[in-house]
Amino acid sequence: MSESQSEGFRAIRSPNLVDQVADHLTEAIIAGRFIPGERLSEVGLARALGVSRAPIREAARLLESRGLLVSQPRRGFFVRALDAGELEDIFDLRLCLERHAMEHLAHACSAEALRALHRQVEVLCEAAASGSESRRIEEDLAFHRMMIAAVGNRRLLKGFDDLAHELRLCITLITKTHEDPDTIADCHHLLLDALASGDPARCREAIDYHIGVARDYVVRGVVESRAETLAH
Amino acid sequence: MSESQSEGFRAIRSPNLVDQVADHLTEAIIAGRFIPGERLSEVGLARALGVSRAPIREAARLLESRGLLVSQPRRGFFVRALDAGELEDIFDLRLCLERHAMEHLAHACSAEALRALHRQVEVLCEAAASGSESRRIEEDLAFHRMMIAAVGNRRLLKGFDDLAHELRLCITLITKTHEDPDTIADCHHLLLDALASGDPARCREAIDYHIGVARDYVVRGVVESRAETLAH
DNA sequence: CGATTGCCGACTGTCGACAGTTTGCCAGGT
DNA sequence: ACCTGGCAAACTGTCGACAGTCGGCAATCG
Repeated sequence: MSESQSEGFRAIRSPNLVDQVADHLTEAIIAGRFIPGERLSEVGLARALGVSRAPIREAARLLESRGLLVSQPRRGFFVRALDAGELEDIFDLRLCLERHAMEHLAHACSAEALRALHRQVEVLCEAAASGSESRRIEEDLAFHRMMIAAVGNRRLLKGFDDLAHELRLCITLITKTHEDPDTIADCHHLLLDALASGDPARCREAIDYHIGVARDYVVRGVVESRAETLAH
Repeated sequence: MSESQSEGFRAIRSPNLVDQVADHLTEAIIAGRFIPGERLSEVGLARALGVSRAPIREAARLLESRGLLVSQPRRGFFVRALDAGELEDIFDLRLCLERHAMEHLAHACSAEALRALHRQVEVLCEAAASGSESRRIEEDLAFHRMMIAAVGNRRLLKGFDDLAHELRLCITLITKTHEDPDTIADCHHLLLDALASGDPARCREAIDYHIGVARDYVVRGVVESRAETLAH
């Protein structure tokens, strides 16, 4: 009876100030609108966003747990600055999570999940062809997220989501380069073929290669970006 | 020159109210002093701890990011209640992280780290012999933490630390059973021998077995505990 | 008698304010 | 020229208070 009125409705998103602030800050950081290592003034942000300090602080805590900010007691919050070592760490952990997902899916991937992943690759290629770097990155992350979600372990997924924020942070550091849609498609179809084969060893090999490429891409980008900065 | 004065010193722990509250709450939750699913009253906690609500809220956010609490908008914070599925997820993620660590250490474990791990097993056995269940658990976790720390990836370690809190949460659910110190020693020496052999496959096998045993131990404990509750 | 509606208490979300600390700066001494 | 000490501004940590919201209970209506 009460069901009759709940069709086609979706719970309205509570206008939670904390979440809004967190989204704003996340977007600003990922867009590179802050210098890495920059100190965030609570009062400054509060004034800029037209809210009090309490939501700012809670949002900052949230971003700290996601690795986008670091806090020093009595000093405040700072935008996370990544050095080469941390970059390696991030990709190493990514490898850890995605390997696990791939090996799990090797012998437990539903046909439907595989189809959905195929569709997502198409979306990704489309985004790559559109020329929008940010869209390409989001759809790429969405593909990997979808893959990990297929495992059905929410904690694994949460780990990836946190990592994804840091990955975006890495990517903001690098000079933008266009990547060929065909290459991207091949790269991801390799993963899907490995999954379809059901061979764990092949899956592992495929994801190792895939993430190795991504890591080299980012590391090289950061090096170039840094060289550029020095030349400047 | 400034280096000469920083030896043997450790930063003074700021009497941060938030951290103190977080520690208090963590301890209380892990000790099982709250019913899983119980609602935490901010004002109640604030009064009980003699502080205002702001530090309580921030500490609660911290514990939420660690998976000890869950928050519902406009409703507040609740103690995390784990069902069987989440338990599986936790151990699956643990397997993911520790496999990665073991495989990494298989071909990159310093002799010193190995010695430290051996010493820790001794400490663990001592704790087991002492009969204190909580000490045994802490030393066991300390061993695994030490192993993961040896990889040198701080993000991996952070992932494990978060997971460790949830593992403690699992363990509070089970009825306490005494475990033989010798069995524990064997169990961990198996890991160390695998590491010393430098064979990745053997390492993987060893950690799979080890965590499988731990998972069965906890799952069985929870089932028994639940049966006990039903009988009661 | 069952379902619905309006009200009440308790609680969370948010705010402005105060106290203690950190930081940058300038004067003074070596 | 360098280091030291102290001062002032700005900031963070913490607090108490107010407004909006949620859950439960009783009164009302079918």
